Amino acid sequence: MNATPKLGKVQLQIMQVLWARKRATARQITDELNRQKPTGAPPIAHSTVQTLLRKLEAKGAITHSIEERTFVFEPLQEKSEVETGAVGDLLTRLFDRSISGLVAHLVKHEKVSPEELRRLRQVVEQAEATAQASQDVKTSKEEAQ
Amino acid sequence: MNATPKLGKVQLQIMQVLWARKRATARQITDELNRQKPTGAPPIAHSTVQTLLRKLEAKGAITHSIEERTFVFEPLQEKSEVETGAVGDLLTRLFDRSISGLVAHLVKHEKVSPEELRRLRQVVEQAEATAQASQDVKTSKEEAQ
DNA sequence: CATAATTGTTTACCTTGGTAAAAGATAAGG
DNA sequence: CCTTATCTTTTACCAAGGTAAACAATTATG
Repeated sequence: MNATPKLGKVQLQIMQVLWARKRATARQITDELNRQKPTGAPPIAHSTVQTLLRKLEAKGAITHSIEERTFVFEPLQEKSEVETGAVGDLLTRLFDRSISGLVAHLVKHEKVSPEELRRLRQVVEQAEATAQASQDVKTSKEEAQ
Repeated sequence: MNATPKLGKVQLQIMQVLWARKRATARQITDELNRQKPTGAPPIAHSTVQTLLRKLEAKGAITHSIEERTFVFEPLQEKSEVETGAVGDLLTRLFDRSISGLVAHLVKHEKVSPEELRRLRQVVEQAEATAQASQDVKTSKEEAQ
């Protein structure tokens, strides 16, 4: 029942605040979210944030302790976990689990600047080099036997 | 009101069938979805599929015509559009709009085989070369003036 | 022709996310 | 002490996705 229970849009925004600050009160989160909102946009109500915090806690994404009679929330799930869940979902739903299919879409349909492309290539090259290195280790271990 | 209205999980499965077959009746879609389901999983009811087809049409994702007194559905939105919407959503919600951030997550946390990594690098290199080429064209045009 | 099968329509229910006011509890200020 | 401010809890709605039975219309079929 506990494999990254899928968070909504605002729930994720709350998690972002918690990931950034490690711990925060409901009030701090409300203020932060409203600070982020573009001017003119209707602010989120404090009670809304509290309701969502409850729901997040109910599904095990966060926890709280009490300090000076006030709830202090902390994330339980880490960002990379949630990312993996969301990315996995996207891969399954639209890209037939093909990672290169997803990246192909990215470079084809999202506008990627040349610098971003360069960064992208470096990320992939780095990963390839790392994979090669650990393969080498494995091979030399096998040879040593 | 019409910027890729976000489709649910089953709605996407229906769209996949339509994208693959170009056109299909509700019955064909139901059968296909149930064929795809792992054995033992409860089959989806035909009326469920029909309800979802209605909702999809209501939001402009598909349309239908009548042939031999039976509805034949066709996709209106194309796959790449929907992909762009879903990917954009993911980028906004979790990766601060950073494409290389997303790809970094992919190669770090999803298990990517060496072959897939190679394919990945080729995809990126290809895109880089293409970008370079169009940049060259633009440059030579400017020089020609 | 009567009945069974198919197709589309209507209606209903459940869940989750989001929104927020209202109510309750308690500490702080005047 | 009474009021105000600040929390938390309770309660209520709405929308969307998903699920599917029940109903109506129409076509096949024995």
